[in-house]
Amino acid sequence: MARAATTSDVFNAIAEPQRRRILTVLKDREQTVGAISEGLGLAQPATSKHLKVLKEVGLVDVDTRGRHRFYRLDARGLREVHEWTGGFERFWGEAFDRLESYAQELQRKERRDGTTRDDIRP
Amino acid sequence: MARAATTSDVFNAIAEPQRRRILTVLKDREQTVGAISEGLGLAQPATSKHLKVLKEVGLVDVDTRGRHRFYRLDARGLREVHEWTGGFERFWGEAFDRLESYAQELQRKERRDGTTRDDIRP
DNA sequence: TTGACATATTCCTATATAGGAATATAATTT
DNA sequence: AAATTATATTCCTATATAGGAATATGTCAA
Repeated sequence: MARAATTSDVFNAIAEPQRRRILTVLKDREQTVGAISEGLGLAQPATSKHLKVLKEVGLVDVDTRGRHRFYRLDARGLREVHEWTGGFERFWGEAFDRLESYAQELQRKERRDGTTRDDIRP
Repeated sequence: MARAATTSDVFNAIAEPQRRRILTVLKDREQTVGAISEGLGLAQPATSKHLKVLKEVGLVDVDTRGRHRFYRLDARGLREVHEWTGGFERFWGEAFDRLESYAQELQRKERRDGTTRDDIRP
């Protein structure tokens, strides 16, 4: 049941490295499928498929002009990911690194004191 | 070849909703497998498997004490995701929304002027 | 040692999907 | 209309899992 449920949300869309590359390339300007696939060294069908996924989750828009299809970035959906990860920001700051050792020290101390009741959750 | 290559990087690890829930729960405190699985309503084997993935990408650490295994958040790996998405921040700000319509106006104008050479990339 | 408890692993199955090859579709040019 | 160009889709295959069931492993307690 590989990656069930939310099988196509933004988190999944950007889990694929090639799709991240595509989004990065689209920062500069809107691009045709051909330009993207050539620029990134991807096969055209593969590129089209990735773009389809990105479109489905709303990370890109298409603008058809003649036989070209210009894909344009719509990065608003990435905000969710940015904010979710941002919720962990305090855990990777320098301040935390210093606090961590101290906190762990405390935890070890408490445990030595026999604070088992609150330590083991279930 | 589902999700080839980087089959287990941080982006993939957090693509799974249950794993995101686990990480969120670990913000509060380190937790045993039992506490996590009970708290989130996950089966124990499923929980263990998710924790294994999170461990492999370095998002959690384990501390074995007796027959309990306390999993502890190590969110530093999320920084990469936060920064990558942060590179798109200017595309979802209010300022951008206002600029966007103007920029598109310009693009359309250029195209009308016959700027085809630089417009179509390949 | 035996039993209870906590967690990990194995086996199985269903499904998702990345990518290649071939083909379909659509618009443009000649 | 026929050929060309740009892109999408289909068909196929290999692989990656998510999750359930059963079992193995490890640790503590009696």
